[in-house]
Amino acid sequence: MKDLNSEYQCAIDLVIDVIGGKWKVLILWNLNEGVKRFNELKRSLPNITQKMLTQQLRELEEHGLVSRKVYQEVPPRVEYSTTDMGKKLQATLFEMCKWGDEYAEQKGIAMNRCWTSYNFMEK
Amino acid sequence: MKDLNSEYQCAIDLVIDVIGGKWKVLILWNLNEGVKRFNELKRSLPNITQKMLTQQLRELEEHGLVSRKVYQEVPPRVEYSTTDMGKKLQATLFEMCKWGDEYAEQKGIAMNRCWTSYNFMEK
DNA sequence: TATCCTAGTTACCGTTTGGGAACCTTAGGA
DNA sequence: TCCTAAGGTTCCCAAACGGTAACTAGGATA
Repeated sequence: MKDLNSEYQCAIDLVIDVIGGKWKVLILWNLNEGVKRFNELKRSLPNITQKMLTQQLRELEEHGLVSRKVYQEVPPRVEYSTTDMGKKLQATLFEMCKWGDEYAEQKGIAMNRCWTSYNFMEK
Repeated sequence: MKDLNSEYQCAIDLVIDVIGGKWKVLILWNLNEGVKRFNELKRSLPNITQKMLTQQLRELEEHGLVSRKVYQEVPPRVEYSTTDMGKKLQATLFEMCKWGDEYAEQKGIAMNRCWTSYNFMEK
């Protein structure tokens, strides 16, 4: 698990540590739609494994970007949502997505249109 | 080397492939200052190894974000700069950096102020 | 009694990523 | 004759990352 204790040269450095990897920004992007349960999130992220989803959610929680609410029920119910700090990443993710779309178009890369926040953010 | 041939679910997915990893955004962020030679870049990126810098630059070049100009001289001179597509990433990197600064402040994480484009972009 | 449900955990294992160190090239200078 | 400079390449190794499959809890349902 990333520790964030090291000295960063630059904020960009830090951002890479916090949201780097294959899944984190995808998870956050999904959560920007609103509160989601574990399996709901899992369905939204094609190919993610249970293990990876749990692991990444734990790290996001530990770094204060996602919050986790457990209901004492059986079968279990756990809801995930973004924290304020997590929500503030929206602007970044939005810019990423815009650039990605433009890049894909220029390169002729096929893509299913974004399945999430993009449209509503475009507004 | 990343191939970008797979089917992406979303632009975010694609962006992660293109600028993911430990060094790429750092390199791009540095190049936003302007044209730089290999060793100049190397000095700007504390701890990067020659191998990683070359490798990452090659991938950025292949993906059309960076262009490489070789002068036929001895000792060699090679200049790197961002392409138009690379320059368009500035907005994204800027958002990243802003968020990173805010996050660092909230978490009390020590950091040397950004050594690059940040200030001039803030303008 | 057996099975299903959700949200996990655990052990194991292969791939990828990143790093260190040595080597290469070729002209000019000491 | 040897060294230096700049921009690499190559080989080898370790750690991180990510995936598979099996197992868990405990109440509800058939």
